[in-house]
Amino acid sequence: MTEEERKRYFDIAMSSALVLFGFDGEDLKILIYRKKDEPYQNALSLPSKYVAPNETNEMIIREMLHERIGINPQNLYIEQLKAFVKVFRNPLGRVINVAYYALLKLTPEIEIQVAERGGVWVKYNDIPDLAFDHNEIVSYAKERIKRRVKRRPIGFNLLPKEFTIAQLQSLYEKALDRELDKRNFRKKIFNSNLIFETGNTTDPKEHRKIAKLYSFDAEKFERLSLKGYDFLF
Amino acid sequence: MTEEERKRYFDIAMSSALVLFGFDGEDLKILIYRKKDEPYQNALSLPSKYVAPNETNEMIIREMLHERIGINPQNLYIEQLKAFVKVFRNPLGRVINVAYYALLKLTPEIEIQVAERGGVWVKYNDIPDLAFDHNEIVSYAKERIKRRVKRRPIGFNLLPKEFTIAQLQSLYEKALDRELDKRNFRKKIFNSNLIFETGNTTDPKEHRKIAKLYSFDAEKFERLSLKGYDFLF
DNA sequence: ACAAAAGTGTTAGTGTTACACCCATGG
DNA sequence: CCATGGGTGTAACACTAACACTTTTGT
Repeated sequence: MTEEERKRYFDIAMSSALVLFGFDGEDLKILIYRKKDEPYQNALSLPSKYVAPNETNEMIIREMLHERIGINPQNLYIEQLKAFVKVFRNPLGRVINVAYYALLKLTPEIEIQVAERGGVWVKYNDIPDLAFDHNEIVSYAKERIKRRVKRRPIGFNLLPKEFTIAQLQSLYEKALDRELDKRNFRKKIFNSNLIFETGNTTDPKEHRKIAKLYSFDAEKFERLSLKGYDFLF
Repeated sequence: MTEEERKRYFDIAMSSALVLFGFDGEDLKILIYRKKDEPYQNALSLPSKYVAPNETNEMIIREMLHERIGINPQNLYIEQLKAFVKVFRNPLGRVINVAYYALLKLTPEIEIQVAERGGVWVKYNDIPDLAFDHNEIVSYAKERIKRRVKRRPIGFNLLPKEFTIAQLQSLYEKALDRELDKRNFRKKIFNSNLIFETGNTTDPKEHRKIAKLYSFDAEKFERLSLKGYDFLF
């Protein structure tokens, strides 16, 4: 490559947007912000950050989670969606966006931390107009999570360690965007043998009736995966 | 963004690699080349090309197909895989590769044209060591095509307009990398109602016994897709 | 005559769906 | 006493997987 060619080609910037799915036991939501700077000032947008040539994308995603969102990004499920490469995405020049999604269990504390930093959780099925091509990115993320939730037990990344079957079902219903039969759901989940009773129950103050709590048996899943087992919902 | 920041961030190049799947009625193959220039001189690699800031990736893929491979890229199924973004992919600087795959029906003429330009078809299950992270890209493409073939009738993009059930089955077996039962396969395919007899048969000179030829009913598929129909293999 | 590939049905088992009532508890 | 949400079984149906022989035709 000549010096001239180098100048011509090495003039692209990369950013990474994050579709952060959060589940609070009730609703599945996505995190967005209001942009403070140009371009698209004041528009809503996904959290997104430039990636310098010597930085890895995952590093930047984690940095963003930590600094701007106030979340500890350890043990978070993060996966690349794809690159969004339209030529005129950004008036500054060619900026391609390599988008990611991540899954987060929401707790009241996290919701407060996020709100303090200006973050807003919008419902999975109620996404407003966003800056750039971020609506396209969100659609793509929703498709991806629908597929993933059917074939891999990633839903457990959105739930606390111990959860009720009702919470799990609610999560699946939100992600797949359709209602599921209670009895059939329990059958399927228990047949998979991937969750076990913890012996604990919900706090009787919170609900009318106490419910058993379950956990995901990650170790068993590992063993089954090795044999080519396909968790299938 | 300050001028300094601009300099820092706008120093990335983008290339697009192509995993071109070809099916000749018998074998499913992938196209590779031997590199003539540095880096990785003389190594085998996927066809890949830089994308300038003002060029679209699909344009570049089509250009590559046309100029370097000698294929007319009209009506070709092309889809992005994802971005391969490791920091040290390329000694020239940060080059990210937004990889694509495409599907091609092979004919003897195309095979000759490709060979004249130095292209080599390697079998789906027999991929040699490739330059950069191209083996990783190929693995990713294989996973993608396995999934796609199960849910969308993209296999028909790899076959001539009229094909025998045996050819179709062979393609599915190669893509999914397992043997399928002949009778069950026919049942499934016919039950989908997405293919119809053309009334023609294979040339009796080519095989011991003549076979009926079928075509894919794209129009019917469109109608069904709109209703949320999921072609499922 | 035989090798090679096309074509054809049945059965057992598994998984999927649809569906309704009782129980415990808090208000 | 009633509203809320947890928990439970069964039957019809659809789909999947396993399996063997006959036909045609070229050599």
